[in-house]
Amino acid sequence: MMLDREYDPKDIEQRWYETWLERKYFHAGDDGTAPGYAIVIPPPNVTGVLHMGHALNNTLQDIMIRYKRMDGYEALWMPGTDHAGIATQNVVEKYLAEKGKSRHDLGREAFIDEVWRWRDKHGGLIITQLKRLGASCDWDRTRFTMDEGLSHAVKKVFITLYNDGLIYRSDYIVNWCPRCHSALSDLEVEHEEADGFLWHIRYPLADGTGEVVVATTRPETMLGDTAVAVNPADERYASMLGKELVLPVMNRRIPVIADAVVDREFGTGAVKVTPAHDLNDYEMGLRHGLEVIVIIDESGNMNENAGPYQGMDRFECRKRLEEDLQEQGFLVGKTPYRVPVGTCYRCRTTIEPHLSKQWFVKTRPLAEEAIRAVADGRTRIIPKQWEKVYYEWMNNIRDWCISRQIWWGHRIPAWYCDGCGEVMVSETEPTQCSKCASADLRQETDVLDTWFSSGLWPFSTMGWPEQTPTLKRFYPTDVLITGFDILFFWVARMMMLGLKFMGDVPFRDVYLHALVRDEQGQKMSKSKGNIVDPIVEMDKYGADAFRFALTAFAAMGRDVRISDKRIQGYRFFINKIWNAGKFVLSNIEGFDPQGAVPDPSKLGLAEKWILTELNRAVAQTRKALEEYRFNDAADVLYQFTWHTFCDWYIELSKSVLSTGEGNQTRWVLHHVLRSILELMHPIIPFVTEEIWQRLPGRDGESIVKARYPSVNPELDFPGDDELMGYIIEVISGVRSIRGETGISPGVLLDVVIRVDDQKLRGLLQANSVHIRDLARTRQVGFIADEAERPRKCALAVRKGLEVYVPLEGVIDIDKELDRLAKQMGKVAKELEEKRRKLSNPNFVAKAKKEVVDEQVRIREALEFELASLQKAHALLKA
RNA sequence: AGGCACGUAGCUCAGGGGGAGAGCACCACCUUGACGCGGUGGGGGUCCAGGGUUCAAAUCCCUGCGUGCCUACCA
Repeated sequence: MMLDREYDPKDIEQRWYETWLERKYFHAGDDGTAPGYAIVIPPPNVTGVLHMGHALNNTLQDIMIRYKRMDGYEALWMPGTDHAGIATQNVVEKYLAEKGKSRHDLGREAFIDEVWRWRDKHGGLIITQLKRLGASCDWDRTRFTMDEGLSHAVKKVFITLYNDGLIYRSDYIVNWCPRCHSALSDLEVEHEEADGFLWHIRYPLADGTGEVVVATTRPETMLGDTAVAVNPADERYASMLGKELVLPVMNRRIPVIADAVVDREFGTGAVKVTPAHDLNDYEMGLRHGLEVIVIIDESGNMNENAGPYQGMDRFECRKRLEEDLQEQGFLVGKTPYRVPVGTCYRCRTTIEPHLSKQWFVKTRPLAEEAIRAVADGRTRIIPKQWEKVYYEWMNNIRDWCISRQIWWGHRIPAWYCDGCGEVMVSETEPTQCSKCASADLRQETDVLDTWFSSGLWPFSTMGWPEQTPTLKRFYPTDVLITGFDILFFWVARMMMLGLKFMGDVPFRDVYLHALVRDEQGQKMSKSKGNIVDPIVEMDKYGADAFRFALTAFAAMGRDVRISDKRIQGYRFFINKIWNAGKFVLSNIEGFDPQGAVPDPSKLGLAEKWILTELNRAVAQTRKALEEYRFNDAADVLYQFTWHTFCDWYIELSKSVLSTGEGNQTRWVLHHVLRSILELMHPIIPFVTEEIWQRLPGRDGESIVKARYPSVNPELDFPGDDELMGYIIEVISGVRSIRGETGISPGVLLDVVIRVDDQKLRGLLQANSVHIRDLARTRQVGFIADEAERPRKCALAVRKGLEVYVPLEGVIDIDKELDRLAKQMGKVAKELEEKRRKLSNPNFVAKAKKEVVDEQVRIREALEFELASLQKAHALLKA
């Protein structure tokens, strides 16, 4: 059957994906003898819409899974989505707001029902989009972090950690988002710098003997000040230590204290201390037994402790307070200042340090084991540079705040007794207090940080805490492929929890890929309007072109810059493959490759050459994939397919095919095409399947299940490979003359080649048909002697061969003389450099012998080339 | 403030101690029976700057400049 003129991805992609699903090719079984290979997907948010980061991430995973599946492994790609607490709650709240409702109108249970309804309706979008990309996940196993099974795992882990003393509840200054009304972990805060001011405020001494001027970026917090601190060694303030100041506006008395954390150089060297609204100040407060006065509530408004400012928004308060201070003469001045601000990574609201009771995981003991696991190589981090970052973070890890004051998520399985205050942690709801037997119990309203449940992903998705056959076969997983941006959020937590609960690392390798940026290297964002939408790209160019582009740009450890144009470029490549397929198929119609396996020793030169090149490409591709050098794999395949197979071998094959002979050529065309398709299938699954299905005599029902090509030593001919190199050089030499002298491709030329080596001459002569066809020549002559050198010729020197094209009457002699002169100049320059190097006695004495030999060889080649050009020049001039 | 990358052709980037590479763009030629989403040929670079190591540096080491990112409780 003939293929269409151009490759049209749309129908083909959909048709094959459905077929693959129907035939359950992506299913990985729990039993069997094949070795297991597993990857768990970084679960996208249920609210997610496929973006470039997902596309890159999942393309790379799919490449590894498809490669290993073809290479004889039982390959499991475990899919699923994340409930994404805050993000999802935000989305649903926004949706409710459109209907004029808030979550408080509904109440907790109804709201959660609403979220589930939302998920059931919209949560499948990202999965559909992953399928569009061609992801070969085992969809029957799809998990969700709020599934019953996973929720059970979460409870089990929480309770175990609690009982082991690794979870505790404590007062602490946490990062508080006044909009989300929830604590955030340190990682969920984004740090930025913003334009602000440094205010200088006068605090008079109570005894009227003087004053202290403090510097602050947040004047409104002074309402909660309970001390002013100075450095103990600061003699400027030595006499004031222990004295009391009068807090302006509030007229409270606060002490002057000494603490080593105060930097004498900054501001005035005196710091106002607000234990309730700053982490440093809180810790200082603990050291000095200071009172803690909360003045800002959970919504970011001033509370009853803020005196006249009660009820104001924190920023409004700042403004009013400044006016009051000014009026009352306490404001010394304000200067512009770059202030660090933390913002909520979900909603961009400015974070408010907030004192509250939260749940924490004691991370140090867990981190120690996680550090060891990387140090002793149980888990490899690739590229290696990230190991350092991992150690750095793990070594300085702080306790992990895991409670969130939102509704959507895993509710913390803790109950408080209203009778005696006892805290009970258990899997099921207790009926009475374990201490005082009171029945007045309240469940904790907080839910867990989303990353708590995703931290269990590698084993919770496989059925833990049950000892399932899936775990047995697939845990630890082989590689985790993810972006470096969630190294701490997710990878580090999986390491800690996997080691703790499975007793083994969650994955053998972690491959961290870069971020996808636009072509200027900027982060993609809606506000910049530089978003490249994967779905749009796939609609335009097809999933294969899109995937190949991502793969080709995924150089290790570097950002992936992508643009519409680059994807278009690879669409041309897909079309090239399509056309190569079309050519081969149309030439092997009715041909039975299995009945025509040729005797390797009887293969023609071009056949031996392309088979040898194929082996090289196979070896390089496999090696690149094993080492996660995806761009190298793409590059090798691109080069081999287009410039080796299409540009040379297919062209070479045409003359043989036209003679009506050529069954071995047909066999080789078929063999190489099939190998190319199979080699590339993991990267571009659709077009390869479509062509593969039309191959005659294929074994197997789908390329998905085909064997990944291996190097074939029986079809490897290194010597002939080299001979073909001469022929290629001669052909491109003739073409070069033709191009540069403006001889039309239609004009058939005569070519004379001077080869001194007799054996080589014989071999070239025997294969001169290739030169005739591809260089478009009438006659190919060979000479052995300098004396026979023809006159009035254009010359190209390649690989120690002189290639003459007689040109009398064909071209302009003067132009040719110029051309030769120009080349001589180039060669002479190179030669001079080479001679200088070789005349350096230190070089000859100290460099490795192979290097010197190589340089000598190059020098000789250059000398030969220069001499040839000079003589040709002289003869032409004569 | 510390850390990690990166500065190579007009653009986007590979490479990584011994003759400067790819894709795109550019120029010329080509209606060759797979493909003009094609073919052939060609032009184009003090490999950021300065110093060091070396027989030899785009490549390794320092310094500087520039860019990007990550981490951090300086009010």
